[in-house]
Amino acid sequence: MSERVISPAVIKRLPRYYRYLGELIENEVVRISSKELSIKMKVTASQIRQDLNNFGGFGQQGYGYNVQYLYDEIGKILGLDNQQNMIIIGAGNLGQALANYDFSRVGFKVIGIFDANPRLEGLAVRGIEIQMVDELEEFVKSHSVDVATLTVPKKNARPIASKLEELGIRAIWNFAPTDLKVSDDVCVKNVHLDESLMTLSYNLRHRGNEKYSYNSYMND
Amino acid sequence: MSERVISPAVIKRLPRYYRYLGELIENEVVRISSKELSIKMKVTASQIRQDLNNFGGFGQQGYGYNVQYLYDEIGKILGLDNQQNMIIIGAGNLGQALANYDFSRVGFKVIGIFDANPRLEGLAVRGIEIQMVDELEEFVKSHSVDVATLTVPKKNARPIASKLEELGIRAIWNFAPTDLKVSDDVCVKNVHLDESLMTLSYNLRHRGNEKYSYNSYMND
DNA sequence: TAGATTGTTAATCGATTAACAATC
DNA sequence: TAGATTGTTAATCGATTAACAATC
Repeated sequence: MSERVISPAVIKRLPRYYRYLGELIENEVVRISSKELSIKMKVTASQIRQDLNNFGGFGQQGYGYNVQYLYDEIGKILGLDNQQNMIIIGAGNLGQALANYDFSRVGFKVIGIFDANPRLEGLAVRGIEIQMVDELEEFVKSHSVDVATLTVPKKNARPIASKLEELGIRAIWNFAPTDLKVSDDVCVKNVHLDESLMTLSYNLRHRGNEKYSYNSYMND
Repeated sequence: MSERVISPAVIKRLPRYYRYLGELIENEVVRISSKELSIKMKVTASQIRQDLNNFGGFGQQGYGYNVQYLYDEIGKILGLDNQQNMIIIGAGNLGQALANYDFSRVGFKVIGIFDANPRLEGLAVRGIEIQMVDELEEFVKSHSVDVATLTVPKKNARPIASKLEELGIRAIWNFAPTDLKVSDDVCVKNVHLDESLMTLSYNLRHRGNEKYSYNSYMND
């Protein structure tokens, strides 16, 4: 029951391993060594082996790793193996864009979209009708909602996050440019696009002075 | 000319400082100590002082920091003080959503949107007509383009990135779920939404076993 | 068996935190 | 001046890399 605590640095590298392994499968590669993978991914072989060994031994000495097996195992670790239901709060441009996005290969399904603007009521995105936020409570109580995606204006983000917490939602994917104030029981993953753009701006201005490659992986 | 190299860990915290300082200004706070700010932001005062001192001494002993001054200085460090021009390649849902986003307070202006789909030709987003990708070369040559935002399908991302590099574009904000292959002269900032969602999924599955708070800041 | 490559321990490196003298 | 708080150095902590024995 009490699993070992894995550092966030390791967790955030897993999706990238998963992606590269997926591409290897597409190219019908059956096995790969940490050394070969490290060259493709531009990381060290040591790091790959260390990362994986946090979760168990997936390889075989003298052989390397079976690509399909490793891919499946990482998928399980990330919890992609059974579907999770998502609702989107905020049906503006970004909310609608995300509703149209295909997250099924990450194991997520959008089951509801909400907004406060009555002009959007009834409008359908990918076959899902936009509902008014006052229907949120009823909806959450009658459906299994695993994750709420927040694409509302900054000023509405915190009140809605509190409401979601109250309704028992335990994971929020937050696109509002603010830090939410919720209890530690609620997982929050922030996607701050403006901050991402600011770091790009920094690199642009200080080009040539960077220690590391400009190519910044993940959301860092 | 040769500035000191600043670690990426520091750079990625700057936008968050900037945001908190902006909110303090809104609340008419004139001065703040590293200690007070550290409590608000849930980081250590030491870290704040260390981070800032990479760029110079912005505070005053016994007083703390002048909020407006520090805000402006961080803005300059991030390069937000004069406007940069952005084009968006890929006018799908996400591309259009980003075109509608107001990045002016981050110092960016969208001056062009491109797509390969002829059905989108001439359609305007925020007053900017969508152009066909074959007009890209002409446009880049006759305009000053600082950053290209890539919101194209995965399979098109790499060829277009190469094309952009060829045209002399030196910064790419990449939303396609792939790593681009460009020379080190090109700054690439990746926003991999699916990977972000995967790490949220991980936290959701392993809740209660995390060492750190669920509330993951930045894009990490 | 010999060669290859993992799993894992030890060494290194970098980032964060603590401490405190400098100074407003 | 006395109190507060910075700037900065030193100590700690964690993450990455190197090395190698185990083993397929």
